[in-house]
Amino acid sequence: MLKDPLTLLGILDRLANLLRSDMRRVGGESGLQVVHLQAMIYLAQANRFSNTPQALAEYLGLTKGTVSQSLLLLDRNNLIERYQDGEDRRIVRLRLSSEGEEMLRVSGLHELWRSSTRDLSANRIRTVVSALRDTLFRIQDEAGGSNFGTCETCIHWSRRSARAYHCEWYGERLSISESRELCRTHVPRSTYLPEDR
Amino acid sequence: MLKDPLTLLGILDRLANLLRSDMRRVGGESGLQVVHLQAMIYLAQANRFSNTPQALAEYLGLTKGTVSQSLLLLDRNNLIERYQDGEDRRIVRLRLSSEGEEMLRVSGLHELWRSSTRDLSANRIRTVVSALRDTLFRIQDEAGGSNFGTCETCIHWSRRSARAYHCEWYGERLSISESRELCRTHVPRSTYLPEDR
DNA sequence: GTAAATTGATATCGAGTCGATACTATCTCA
DNA sequence: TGAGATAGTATCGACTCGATATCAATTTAC
Repeated sequence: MLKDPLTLLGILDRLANLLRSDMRRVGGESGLQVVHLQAMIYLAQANRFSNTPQALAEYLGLTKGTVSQSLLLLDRNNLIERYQDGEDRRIVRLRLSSEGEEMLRVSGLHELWRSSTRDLSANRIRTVVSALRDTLFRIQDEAGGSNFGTCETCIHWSRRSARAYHCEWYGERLSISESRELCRTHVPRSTYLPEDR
Repeated sequence: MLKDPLTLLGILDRLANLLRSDMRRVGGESGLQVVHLQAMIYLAQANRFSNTPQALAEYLGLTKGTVSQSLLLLDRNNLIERYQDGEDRRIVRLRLSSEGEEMLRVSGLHELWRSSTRDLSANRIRTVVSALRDTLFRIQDEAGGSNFGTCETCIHWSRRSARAYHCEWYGERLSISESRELCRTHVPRSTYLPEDR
């Protein structure tokens, strides 16, 4: 079946439109555009090395100028907070405000997805995650921009002790929950191999 | 792993952004927006019951007014053709012009995807397609809009002879290639079951 | 140690999206 | 035949998004 990869692309395309349409619906209730919700969703996941306008622009594939505008609007609506970085004073750091977090929580944005995947077996989900993750890492490589991913699959991540983790790239200690966050300098471990799971 | 469905959503989200970003790049070269390319890609797949502005609006999750504007622009650029339906004179039918087809062909839009999935085994792809298709059909159901899919998985489709197929819904004969096109009145066969493949 | 280049962010402008609303034309069906 | 439904278009305003320019802070080169 040479065509199956394209079938898959067609399914992803349709899924993307449905999820986007759902975001439009949810956003409409609060006067937000899709891109604003996407920014908030990103900030809810990003680790402390990746919570900047630049990283968000790379994640969304938009220019920093464009993203800057969206962030201004989110700030005006008190959904995010902006603060200066302690070391490099050019850098603005972003985080969801408590209102922003509450807004995401109440929105029910993920409900549709959650209920629709409820009956997939853990095994099927693992297979899908594994295959799509490989594809994602490959696409990120070929596209040449930033690579986003979580520590679990990153070559820079190491375990120092039972509850202490470490990032060799930034040279900093990481808590277990930080290790599950999204990072902009992710380098996939054992790239493109079907591997263990 | 209760979180795996959300991991999957995160991967889809990032994939969607990358593909969208690629469309922006390609579209920029021709002065087109992402939504214009999406419309053309849809028209390249849609069957003869689904090539209308209304169906496109449902596929994209946009209002018909919005879609109407995009179609005007595509028409001005001679990328699509519009013609009246023979039976119902309210209905406008759409198709890619030869320039439109050529444009899609040359754009290399699917190259990134193709090369990135090249090393996935047929088996893995089948599993992913099956799981995501189930999820897609479920989401379409719960979202309550139109359901898009191809004849292969549709309850209205039947085989009349070796090379003759038939749609019970529209009561019309279908060629084998038409049976692979996208339809707006798709009803999934044996819904949500892991099933044969 | 200073000038040049780089990097992170913001401001402005114009084409275009997008939803809301209103409107026309056609079809359905009672 | 007339009321309501359906397919599509037109208009308006808020907003996106890329291009470009600008500014400030940091890094690099010499």
